[in-house]
Amino acid sequence: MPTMQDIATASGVSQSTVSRVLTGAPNAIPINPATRERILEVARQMRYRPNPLARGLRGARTMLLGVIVREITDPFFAGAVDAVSTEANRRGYNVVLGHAHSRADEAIALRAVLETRHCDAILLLGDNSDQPRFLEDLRDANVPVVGLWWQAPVPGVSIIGVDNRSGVEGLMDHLMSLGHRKIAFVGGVFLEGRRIGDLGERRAAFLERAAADGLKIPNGFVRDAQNTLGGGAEALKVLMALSERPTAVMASTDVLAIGALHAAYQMGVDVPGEVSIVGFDDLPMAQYATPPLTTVRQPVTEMAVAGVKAAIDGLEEHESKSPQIFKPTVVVRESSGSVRIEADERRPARTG
Amino acid sequence: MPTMQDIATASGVSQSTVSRVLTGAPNAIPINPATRERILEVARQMRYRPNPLARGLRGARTMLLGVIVREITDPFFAGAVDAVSTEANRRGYNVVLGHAHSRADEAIALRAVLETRHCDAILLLGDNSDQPRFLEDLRDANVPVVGLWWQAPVPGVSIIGVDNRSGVEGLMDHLMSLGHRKIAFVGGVFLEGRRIGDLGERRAAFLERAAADGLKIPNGFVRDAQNTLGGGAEALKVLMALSERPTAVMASTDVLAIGALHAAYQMGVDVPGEVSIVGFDDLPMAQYATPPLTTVRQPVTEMAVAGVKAAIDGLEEHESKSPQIFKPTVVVRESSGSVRIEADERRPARTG
DNA sequence: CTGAAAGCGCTAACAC
DNA sequence: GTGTTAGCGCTTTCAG
Repeated sequence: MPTMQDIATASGVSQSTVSRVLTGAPNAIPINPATRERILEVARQMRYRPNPLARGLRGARTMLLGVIVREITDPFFAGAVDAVSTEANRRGYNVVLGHAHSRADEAIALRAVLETRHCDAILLLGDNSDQPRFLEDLRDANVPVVGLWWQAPVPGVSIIGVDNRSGVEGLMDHLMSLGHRKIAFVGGVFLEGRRIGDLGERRAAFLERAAADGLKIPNGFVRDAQNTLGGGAEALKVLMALSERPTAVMASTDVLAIGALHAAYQMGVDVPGEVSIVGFDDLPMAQYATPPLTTVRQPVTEMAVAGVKAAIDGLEEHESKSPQIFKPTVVVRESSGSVRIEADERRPARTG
Repeated sequence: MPTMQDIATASGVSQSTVSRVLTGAPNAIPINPATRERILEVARQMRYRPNPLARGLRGARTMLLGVIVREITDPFFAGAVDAVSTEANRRGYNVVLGHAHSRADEAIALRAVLETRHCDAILLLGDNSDQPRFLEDLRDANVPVVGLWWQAPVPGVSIIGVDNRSGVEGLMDHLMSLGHRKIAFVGGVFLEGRRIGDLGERRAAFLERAAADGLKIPNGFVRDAQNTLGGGAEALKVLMALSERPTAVMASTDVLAIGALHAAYQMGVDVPGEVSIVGFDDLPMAQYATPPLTTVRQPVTEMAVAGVKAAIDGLEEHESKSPQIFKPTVVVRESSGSVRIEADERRPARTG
């Protein structure tokens, strides 16, 4: 791999001249067109590639964005990573993926940050505010830090979140307009048993709204579950085994909802005839669920764009902005229906 | 952010001593325990972090693995990225993620990622060998390149693939043992219209096996489709509209199969009563499909481990190994059944 | 055992 | 316009 010095020697100029030419326009320094052409040509022939490490050492940007995601197998975050990386690429940045593995294992998360230190900025996908040491450490990595899908404002971190409350309200409006009063909630609990982040907020919003509307929430109607298909399936089975069954189940993610849908299918429980099931996120998969899932769509792309922008802007301005909260929208499909029409024959040919 | 020099000054030793202590064990050079402790303590207090750029400049490894994934929104590859990044982390590496968006031009643009060849090695997830310029570029990347989920052996690239043929054979054995003779195939076609990679191989294997067994493949039984839920749904609709319907549909991925399942549901076509549907990959979602999907499981974790190993080994040895091909295994669930029992009432309560 | 010194490849003053 | 000269933060001889 040739260095600048190599191509300088080969074209009979000094290394700094090569640097000026190859560095591109930003220099106000004029260069003899002939020299410039010669250098460019030699560089091309020798297949010169700049060494970003050396550039970085000199204080230049590495054009690398660190993205630390709690759980990339979560389809929602897979989509988020996609959106972020697309936007980052569009802006000329590449993405270094740190993987926190959804264990609040601080050591791992920490290492992820440490080794992401040569990134120009860091994006945290999914709330990590349960990891104090992690955050503390982040703070004195003197790069901009952006929390995407965060709620809790943390000093030094630009927050971009979704209005979970509004999403839950929309879903509740929808369900109640269909006559539901016996509504259960399946929330998320992280592996260590801490309930935080978006799922916690959705759960809180549900409880508050239920209280405000005077809904009775019998014992066992609010279930913690791991945010997996299996978790959702398990929760639905338990709910359907209660002596007093809910007529609707609000799952705090589509993954949980789809798992629940599957459990209903297995148990021969008709959806939405016997129970309505709604989710949150609007994964691509949601409209291909059986039946297609009523859910809440998050503006993932817009949020990703805002996140990348915040990260890159943070490079110039040196203070983190006030939180940006995006509004989600309810998407009504077929997994929700009027309460108890009758557990009937409403099978094939629909047009979802 | 303190430098080594800072902590050297603060602990009253030379910067090189600090380096020796902080660099860790690999040095055969003994250091006075007292000095060592003092340095360590000061470093801790000043929250010292090594600068990986500077390390890298000196020729040390960056402990960064470049991963270029064809399509991260494909759940299969999301899982693959997870597996690779987990294994990489286990080995002390971090992952730089490039997303090719399954487009040739993007992949070429990702040359940028390669140019930032501060990655110690590069893993390509999903076959990109249709892009000659891309490959050419790869060749003079002076780091080991590993093709995961590749078939075509390319000089200079270590290949790790799955035995698609064996998977298709297994599926065919299964379907034929159930009495199916009218079997359709839904394959993948990439956006540029080139049919390559695993999906191409599966399609070829299907055709060969069908020919070997003297199966008649009527016009329209082999369909190209984009590898999305929608693509699978669309394909099934077309197949069910044929005057001569297949009794079984082999989809070349679970994503396609699940899309097809959804279309069947919408059209009121019973699965597996009227048509059996099988997939390939065994995504986590497959067992939660309605009905649970018969498919072929790929040893994703093992392949990821092998891929990371090949990449890291490639750092020492300087030649790429011969291809490693992993065998997948058929997983029978409920989406496949004996041919034509009768399009009947076989609805709820099953126990899948 | 520890320090001094030479760079890794590149950018950015500062000269001429 | 172009060359010279310092480093960026770190590893690594080579001398003590």
